[in-house]
Amino acid sequence: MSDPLPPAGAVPEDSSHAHAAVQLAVSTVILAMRREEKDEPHSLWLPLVRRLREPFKGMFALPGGPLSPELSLEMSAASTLERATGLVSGYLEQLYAFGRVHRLPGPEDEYDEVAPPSERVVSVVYWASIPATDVANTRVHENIRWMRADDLPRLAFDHNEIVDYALYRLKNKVEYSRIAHSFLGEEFTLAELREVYEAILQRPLDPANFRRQIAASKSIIDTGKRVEGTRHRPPRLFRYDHTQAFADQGPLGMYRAAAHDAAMRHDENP
Amino acid sequence: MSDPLPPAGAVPEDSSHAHAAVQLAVSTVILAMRREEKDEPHSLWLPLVRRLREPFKGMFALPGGPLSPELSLEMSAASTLERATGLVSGYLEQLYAFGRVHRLPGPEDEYDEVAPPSERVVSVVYWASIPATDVANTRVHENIRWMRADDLPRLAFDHNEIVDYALYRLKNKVEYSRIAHSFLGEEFTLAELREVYEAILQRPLDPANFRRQIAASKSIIDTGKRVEGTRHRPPRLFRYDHTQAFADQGPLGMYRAAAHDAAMRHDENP
DNA sequence: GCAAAAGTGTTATTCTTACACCCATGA
DNA sequence: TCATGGGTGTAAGAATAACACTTTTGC
Repeated sequence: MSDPLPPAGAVPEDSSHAHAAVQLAVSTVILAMRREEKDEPHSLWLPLVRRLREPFKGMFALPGGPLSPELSLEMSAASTLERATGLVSGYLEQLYAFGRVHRLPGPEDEYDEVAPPSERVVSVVYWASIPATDVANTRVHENIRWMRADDLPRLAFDHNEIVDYALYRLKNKVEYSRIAHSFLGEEFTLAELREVYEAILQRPLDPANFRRQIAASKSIIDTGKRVEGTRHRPPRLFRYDHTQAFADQGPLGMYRAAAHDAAMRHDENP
Repeated sequence: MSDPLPPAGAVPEDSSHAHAAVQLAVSTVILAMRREEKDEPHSLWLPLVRRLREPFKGMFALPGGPLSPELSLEMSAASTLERATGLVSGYLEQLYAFGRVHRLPGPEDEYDEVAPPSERVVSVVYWASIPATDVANTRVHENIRWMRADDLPRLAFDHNEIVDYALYRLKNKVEYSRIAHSFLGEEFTLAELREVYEAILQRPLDPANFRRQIAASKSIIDTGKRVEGTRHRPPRLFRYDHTQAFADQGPLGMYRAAAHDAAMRHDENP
């Protein structure tokens, strides 16, 4: 611990009388299952926005912007989601608040000239998923480009690390939660659900064991319908069981209620 | 999604040109193993600070304060930890960023008069643990009081919910990480380590199975020493194996490096 | 010796994993 | 009929959990 501490004897408390020298921004890692070719497996993609200003002008960055005083953090992220995709549905969850004094990628001195240290920005980053059924309806804009999450170019600021962290968190979360369903539409086959797991975990799963594990979790319901027209046995269609509890954010549900009602279709909180 | 969205057609990007209308604060949930009576089991306690100003004047709140522009979020939390306890060691990790427009406990209208909605504060909350060997050396101050985490009075703002969430996160984390060691000193017995687990998980653990599970994880090393003077068989003293990797924050280690070097003794990151 | 906690052994149960094999459809 | 993925069976191995039992100290 070095210098900038208050005089000894001072007691810290949650004073609200700060001089606002730090900017607050909200960005969102928006993930969706996509593929380029018809017979290629799906993988995770995300929309990025080309920067029109310095620093990092011309490079791609996560969609986001400054926090409006009248919006909650989550509402702000939902609003970014809507602006970047045109969609109002999807799962949304806080990822992390990034707030180093200089938030730049790689060795810092390499960038000291392009980003003036005077601008201090703390970014609260969310991550979102959008259902595969909505992917085709996403907004098209010349400054928005969808890219594969596992094959990104160098992004502005520290956004590469942020995406990596989002993918890491998702990888963990898919193991103990039902988050994978949020990447699919209302009805889906087990093979589609497994493809989501495989794209997130980046490894193949045994179809037989996967089926039994999902069945044991009781998270899905057989609709009785089947998909026909495949060149093999027609797979059953399932839907997510919304009545089942979902181990997720714990006692934090209340903080998500507002944006939930407005923007969530796949409510997965207790 | 309702009204306060920018005009359609606007593309979101990570602009740093916000008008700073939102205050940024950092608070810390500081947890330690304590007990009141000598033969009572340990439980989780935390230091709280009595508020000297409105709103919630006289009530207790989490230690914290506004973010200084020259401090990272984690440095700010470490500084709070130092001011509230007098200690510079301990584990420190970001918990969540709370930023509803009105952050008040319970039904909001009950409080609309005491906390003017004009003041918008976003709090980035950290949680910390301090080793049991340092607990006796914590700072004493008339406005700081340690309380049992599972038996708190009504705190200022939404700080009860924040503490509950910290305890929930800790409960999860103790199962898959080695975080429990951060509540103990350099050397400890298996019974002491088990007491940490039991205090966090709020349930008794089988000593025999606990011993084998910890042994299987290879996270501890037998020092060869024993504790004598007990009225039973002298238990072995172990120490934490710092060379073992620790599944923790994933690719986020880099963001913790700075405060780490300054304030961390129990480095548990990859 | 006795109480108390340290520490070991044993067994039943459940979960995980690998893989063999049958089923139902379109071409 | 054959290729293809849907779907079921089975058995080995690992992790979990419950609890009996032995060990070593202080009193």
